[in-house]
Amino acid sequence: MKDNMKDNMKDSTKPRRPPNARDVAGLAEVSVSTVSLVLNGKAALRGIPEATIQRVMEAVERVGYRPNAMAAGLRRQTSDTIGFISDLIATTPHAGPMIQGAQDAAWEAEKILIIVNTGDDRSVQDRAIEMMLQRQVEGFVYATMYHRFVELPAVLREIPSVLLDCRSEDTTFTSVTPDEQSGAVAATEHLLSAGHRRIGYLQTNARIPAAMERLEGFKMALQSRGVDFDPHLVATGIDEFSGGFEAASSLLDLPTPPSALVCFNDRMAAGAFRAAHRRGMVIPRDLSVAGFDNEELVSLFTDPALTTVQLPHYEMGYWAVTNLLGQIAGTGAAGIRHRIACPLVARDSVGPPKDDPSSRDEN
Amino acid sequence: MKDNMKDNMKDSTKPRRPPNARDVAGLAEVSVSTVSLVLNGKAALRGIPEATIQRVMEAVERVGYRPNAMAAGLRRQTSDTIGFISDLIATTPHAGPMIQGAQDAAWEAEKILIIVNTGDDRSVQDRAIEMMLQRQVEGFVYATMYHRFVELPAVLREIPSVLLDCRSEDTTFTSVTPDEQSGAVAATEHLLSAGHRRIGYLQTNARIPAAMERLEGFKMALQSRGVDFDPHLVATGIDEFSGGFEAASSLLDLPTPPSALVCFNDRMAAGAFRAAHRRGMVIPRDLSVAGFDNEELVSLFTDPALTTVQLPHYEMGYWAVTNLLGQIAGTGAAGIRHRIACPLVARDSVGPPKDDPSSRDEN
DNA sequence: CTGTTAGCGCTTTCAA
DNA sequence: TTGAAAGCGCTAACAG
Repeated sequence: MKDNMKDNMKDSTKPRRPPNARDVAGLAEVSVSTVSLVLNGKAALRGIPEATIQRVMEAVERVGYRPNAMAAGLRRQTSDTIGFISDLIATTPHAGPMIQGAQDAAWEAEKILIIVNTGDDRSVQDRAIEMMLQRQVEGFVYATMYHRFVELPAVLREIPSVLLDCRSEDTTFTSVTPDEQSGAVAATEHLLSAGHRRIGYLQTNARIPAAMERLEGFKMALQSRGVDFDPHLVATGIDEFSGGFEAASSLLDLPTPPSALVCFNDRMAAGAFRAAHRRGMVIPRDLSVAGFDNEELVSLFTDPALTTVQLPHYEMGYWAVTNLLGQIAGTGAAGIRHRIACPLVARDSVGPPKDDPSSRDEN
Repeated sequence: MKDNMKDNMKDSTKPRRPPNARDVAGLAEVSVSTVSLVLNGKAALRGIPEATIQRVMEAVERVGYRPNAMAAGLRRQTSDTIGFISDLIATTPHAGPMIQGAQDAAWEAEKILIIVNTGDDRSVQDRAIEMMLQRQVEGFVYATMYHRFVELPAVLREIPSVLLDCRSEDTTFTSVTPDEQSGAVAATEHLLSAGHRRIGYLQTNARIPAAMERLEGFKMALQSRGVDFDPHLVATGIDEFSGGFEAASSLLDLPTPPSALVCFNDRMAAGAFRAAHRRGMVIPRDLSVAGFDNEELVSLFTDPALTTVQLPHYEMGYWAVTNLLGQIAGTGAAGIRHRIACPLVARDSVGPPKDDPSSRDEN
């Protein structure tokens, strides 16, 4: 059907079809089973002599043999493939590390990832899952680009699946998410250790798990140090630069403004920077700021560099696939809810409070 | 081997193996060929009556039949799969749109993408290609995360391949890259149209195609408007914030500083903003700035918003796969070098020059 | 130690 | 209008 026999001049044998195991067997003067055995490293078990192995390998080399994974998979009833469904790869910098982590874990197990990005479109998603199922994927990673709750297609229950950066009401699914709370604790404690006691919180108005959990961590950290939580020190806005700017402005205009700010995310933190600058404040001398997410560009452009909390995207991706492979192999457990720590990335936006000489030399 | 027969209580038949075409055929009381015909939409051609089709479809539904793509592929000698090799997905925001574009084009043709990310490691790359070849991919997209020259493994010549955001000495490969030059022309013309005549250029010291081509576009635009290119107005630095800051500083400290700056990229442009601010200059009143790349966060955080040039990542990804599918189908041509335009994104960092009353009301 | 044989699940002539 | 049969390329009993 195809006409790709244009430049076949050195090969007198014109291989309309790629060489297969039979060709190798013929050349090596063995049977196809022997070829299969040798190529799958089972030669030793069956006591095939080195000489035969050599002959086979040479033949493989000679004809440029490449085993057909579809045929092997069909026979062996495996595909060594795992499906990766994600919502919105294109518009977030978080996708890269998650995919990379997933990919690395898969690679170590000689599995391959097939990725489809649904653009958050339900029908695309359903068709994608169906396609993957037809391709005999051994399991699914269902990933979202920000931590949220999802409603899952029922088919995912039929086959090992893990939720990456999201969770479901259905607790039979394994999920891996950032430990938002402990991340916020770390950021807040960092501020507390620098001597701050009057700490504001810039909250997002988005109703997402990270919102609650980070605030919760903030409160916990205060409490554990015996600092009362003051609801007036929480200002809310959209989780972008502008929201941070406005929320921070309202806090900084308070009669007794906070000396430090924990921000829902880096973008809001950047907004807080601007609000502070507009008021002639210098960070961290007049105001300490901690962000969340460690978005590369934000920390690159804030001046001074932003102290923030890292989201463990790579690690989550890696963990997701590792757990999935466990489920597939029958070893690992399903239905577990794993949280991965969000390490603090201390940079230069945190210092001691201005009017607290006691902690001048603490940081 | 697997023990997933926990909640099989309504199904009295315990399906240790998933239903296949034979099961469907049995239930519908037809042969497997008929099932195949119906499912592949060839029923009409063969004149299979509606009633039979119905019976088959019902049976499919009943048993929850899902065609095995590996078996079909084996038989049909196709995989409907294309391999996507990329260097460094994790560390760049450009990956998302490229993958998305590739993915969308593949999706429309009912192909699926298998992606592996080599981390720029040669041995990983070679093994990845080998794995994909074994999986019978129908072609390759070889992508890099910034426009550059690559040396390609010879195997890629055996099978349709297209280079995405990179090029090779070997011109038999199709490649798609951004039209850097015309992008720079657009940015420069925008500045010229605003009335600027003394325009500086912030160049990267990286030796990459984009460096030459953007500068070339800058020169061309000047020339076409009869403005002499002044080499003293080109300052070089690393293509990051710091390099932009330094390069811009040197230009702004000139006896007769430029009234506008074209920057190799947005990060350098952000550095230029800071350099201007440090000198008490207000953008765009005292200095107009144009960037390149349209990195979301940069334009979000510069104040005023940065006028820049968009890199066509999505379009390139889409084009790459579209061309590849053409090659596979035997229609499209190989060996073509395609460039995609980089549209100007006009925002607020460009205005008329301060001391040029003639163009006060032009912009 | 090696080969024969029987499929994996599907598509596709070809014959009825 | 439908079915039987032959294989795609490989693996894995089982037999020698």
